[in-house]
Amino acid sequence: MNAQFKKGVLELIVLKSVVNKDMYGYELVEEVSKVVDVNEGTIYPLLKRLTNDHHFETYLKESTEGPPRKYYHITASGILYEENLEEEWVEFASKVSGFLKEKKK
Amino acid sequence: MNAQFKKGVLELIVLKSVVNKDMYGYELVEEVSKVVDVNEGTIYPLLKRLTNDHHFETYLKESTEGPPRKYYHITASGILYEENLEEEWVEFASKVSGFLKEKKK
DNA sequence: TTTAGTACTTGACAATGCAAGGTAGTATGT
DNA sequence: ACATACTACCTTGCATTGTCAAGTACTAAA
Repeated sequence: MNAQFKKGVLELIVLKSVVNKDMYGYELVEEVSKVVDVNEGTIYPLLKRLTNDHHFETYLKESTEGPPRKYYHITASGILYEENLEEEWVEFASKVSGFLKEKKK
Repeated sequence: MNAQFKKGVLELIVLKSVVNKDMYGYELVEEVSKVVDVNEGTIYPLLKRLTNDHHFETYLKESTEGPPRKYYHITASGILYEENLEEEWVEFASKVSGFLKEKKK
């Protein structure tokens, strides 16, 4: 997969995932991987960024299957940010698709 | 506009433009700007990259409206590359859209 | 001759993804 | 007890690519 296409979109996919329900990092890596190839070294720094920007809050929870999990919960600011980003993506994607189709004629 | 969405897509838009007809840099800046905001400092290095990678060939042509124009002509390799990239983009965009819709439920 | 428009180039910078490595806890098999 | 594997988290250094800002140079119109 083209690595460059992902730029910015990963953030949107992570936000959109966490909107639905609180999730922990490792779980997000697997969730996001269903849509685009991604590895841990990408997701963890991204989660830290979004938390620093107050789009996420975190809490720890014990697990019976390994070390404690750090859950990410979306904030009000995160919800707004996600809605905005999604709108921008839809508009962007449709512009690009429109251009490609136009040139195809 | 989200700067990150553009990564990789600009290359596709530039390639797709030049597939149709030979174009010069300044003309491409204006053409591409119809789809996504972009500035000269982005396009010229991109054209140089694509030329170095043998996806474009160039030639100079005099102009009555300023300095000579450097025209870009797509090569066979460039055509293949463009087709590939376009295919990847379509697949990528549809995956992302699909994910967003699925989460919306 | 000054200004505006066309045209190209470059260098320092920022954002973001990747590869590779490290730390730990739990569970399973020997 | 020990090794292995899976879960879970985190960090560092790097590459790629877009942005900003500045500079060069030619033509034409005021």
